Amino acid sequence: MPRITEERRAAQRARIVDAMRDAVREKGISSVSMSEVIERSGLSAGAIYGYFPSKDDILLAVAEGLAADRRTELERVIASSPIPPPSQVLRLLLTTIPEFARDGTLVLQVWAEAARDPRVREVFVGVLSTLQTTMEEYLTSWFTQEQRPDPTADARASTRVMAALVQGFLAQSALLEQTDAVAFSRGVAALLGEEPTEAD
Amino acid sequence: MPRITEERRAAQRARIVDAMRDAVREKGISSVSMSEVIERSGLSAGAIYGYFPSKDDILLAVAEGLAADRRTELERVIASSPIPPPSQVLRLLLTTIPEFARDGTLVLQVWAEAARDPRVREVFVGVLSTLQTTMEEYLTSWFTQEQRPDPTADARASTRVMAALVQGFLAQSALLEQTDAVAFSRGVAALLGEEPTEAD
Amino acid sequence: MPRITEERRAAQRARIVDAMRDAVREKGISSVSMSEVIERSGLSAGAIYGYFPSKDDILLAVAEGLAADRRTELERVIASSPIPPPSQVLRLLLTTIPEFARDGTLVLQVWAEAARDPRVREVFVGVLSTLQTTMEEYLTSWFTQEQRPDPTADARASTRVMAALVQGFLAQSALLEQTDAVAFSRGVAALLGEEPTEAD
Amino acid sequence: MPRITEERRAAQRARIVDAMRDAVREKGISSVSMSEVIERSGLSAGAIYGYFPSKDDILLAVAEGLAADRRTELERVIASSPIPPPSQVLRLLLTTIPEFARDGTLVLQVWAEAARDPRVREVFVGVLSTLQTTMEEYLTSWFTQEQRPDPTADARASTRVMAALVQGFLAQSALLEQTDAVAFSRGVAALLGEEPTEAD
DNA sequence: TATGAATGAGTATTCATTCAT
DNA sequence: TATGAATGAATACTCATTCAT
Repeated sequence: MPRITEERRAAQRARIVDAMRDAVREKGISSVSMSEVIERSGLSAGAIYGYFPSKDDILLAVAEGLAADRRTELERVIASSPIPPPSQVLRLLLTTIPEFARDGTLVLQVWAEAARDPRVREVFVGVLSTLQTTMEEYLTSWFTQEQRPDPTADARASTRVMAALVQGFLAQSALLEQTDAVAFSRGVAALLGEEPTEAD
Repeated sequence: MPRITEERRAAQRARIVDAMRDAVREKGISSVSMSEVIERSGLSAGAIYGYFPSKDDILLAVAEGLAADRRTELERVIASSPIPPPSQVLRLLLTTIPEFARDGTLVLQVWAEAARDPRVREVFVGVLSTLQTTMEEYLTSWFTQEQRPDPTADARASTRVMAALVQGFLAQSALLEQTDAVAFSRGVAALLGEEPTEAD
Repeated sequence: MPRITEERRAAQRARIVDAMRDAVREKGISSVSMSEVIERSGLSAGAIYGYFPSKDDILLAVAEGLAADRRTELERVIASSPIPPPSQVLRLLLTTIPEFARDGTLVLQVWAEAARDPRVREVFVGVLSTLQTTMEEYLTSWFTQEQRPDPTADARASTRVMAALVQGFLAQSALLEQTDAVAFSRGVAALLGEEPTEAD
Repeated sequence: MPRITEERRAAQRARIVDAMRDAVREKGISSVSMSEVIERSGLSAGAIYGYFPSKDDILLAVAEGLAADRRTELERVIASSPIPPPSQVLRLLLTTIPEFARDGTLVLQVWAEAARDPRVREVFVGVLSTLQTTMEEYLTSWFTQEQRPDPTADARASTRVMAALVQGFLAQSALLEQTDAVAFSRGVAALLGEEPTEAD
């Protein structure tokens, strides 16, 4: 018999997580104190600790928010015909990253946190595993369509390369402020020697 | 008229930087306190501050150690004939990363620090810029050899993709413990549809 | 919407200021550490910093407590008839100094602090200026009553001498433990060749 | 059989004491560190500790330098005929204070130190006692010349007032930057109702 | 004697967390 | 539930002093 509605509880949690996320994005994890979160969220220290048992748990929630599942987007791609080339898939993935997650700075911060907090790490391992599984399905279809001799083997080998491209893009956008996902996917097309498509 | 030799001075600095590097690798930047560094280095607090003006400066030195210039390796590749394909170049780059720097965990930590300390950021921007410049030269040669219609344009577009592959590999090895550089470059070859070479 | 009353807040501040004052009196400013204040006040470090932003601000509050305005006493003297002689005025000033401020040791400490912290200095300059202004009014009245040829000029010249007598008395009571204000004012009377009054 | 001449030893000590004195004058006792003294004196830490056993001992030497005996000046005054009035004596005392000691800031700092270090205190008690003894002799002569009914009693009572005027002047010159000794002694003359002398 | 690198206890201040209201 | 005052261990850094050279 909760004293407040589940809905309100979720809203309050969201306020806290948003406050932490914004603070981390602006100042870096190590510079964000609870008083920062208290101020930004508009809640009191006591109230916050009513929703999260510790600062690390708020960070965990931020990580979970970042690591949203991208399976749906990928699966839609696989179903289409003809199968689009890798550069198109990357473009889709990168351009549909939610606004707040595309900020490479934030992503870098949370990746670093994963080194410290195994629970955060698990979140990322989970989402990356999922991404790779679906990616492998896509690549198998693609290489099949491309009439590679051994599409399964090629897909298995190059799956993690696709994932690395996503991660590399994010790191790059944080460190070099090169944030243009479309230009990036065009670069992938160039590297792969893909035929230009109308979309570009 | 220094009472200790320049050599000893460098050795002491190295002890401090090594202590910080190991501590960061094991616990993450935000959990490393000066007392950790004091203990690991075997020097006293006062002695450490005789070599570095602040904790941040030690971190900067760690970053500088990580961001060693890779130009030489790349230039040797460009000079060779025939020009090796991108997967070979990546393989070379990744396998010649110095032991301590290949630790993705450490790299992620320092990337995150770059978000906080502009001096650290500058170190990485510097090394990445250099990498990309030389990479573009390589790609131009490669695409020329491949008889692409517009090798210069293709090189310009795909340079940052090659850099992203390096960064993505590092991030991945930290988060997923997939640290096999050779397997990764084989994946790149598969994705690019390169003809297998004898070396693999 | 403060959770503690303004009253309690003032009381807590007073505890801190009193602790600092006692510590400074006993050990000298330069030997007083925050841990001393923490111990004496019975508050925790964190609590103290909730009331004062820094150690210097506590010292400033101590100085402000010392530098209470003495104008009222002096103005009452000026209004009386006949105007009492300088020795009586000094006696009044010195004997009505609040108990804690008469401690010359403390005063010396805070004077020294004034050399370091401009805000502390300002506090003393302020109170001394006020003292001198009112003192000049008194001296003008006194010299007029004494039928000096140029009471205004004499008052202007000797105002700072009266202030110096107050300051000198305080310094002396700190360094020589000669703290008898009445004996001091009798000495002033002797020096000035005043007729003895009944009060002495 | 000293390894260095007594002369050189004294010169080195003087360099150290001067360095400390200048540093204290500029920054206040509590802000002066040994490294400040090391730098200003041009000697090394080790060398300094060869001449003084501790930082406090250097401060003590500074205090001793400040508290130079003023008896000679006063005794010359007493011997003169007619005996000059108090304002003239003060003027003499204040204007013959050595340059470095007239800086009220420095004096305040050392007075405060006297509260902490009994040895420093003793230095000041000593010099003030001497000053007062000689001052009492002067005042007895002066009051006798003035044909006071009880010159001895008046002298005994007002001796400390004369000392307080010296101390008050110094405190005032530190806190209010009113450093004109001649103006001050003129003010004393005005307060005492002395006949103006030619010198003024 | 002189050097200055090294020591390590000590400094002011912060901050995640608690708990009486 | 919500508040925010209070806690106190932990933080980065300083500095008087020592001692091998």
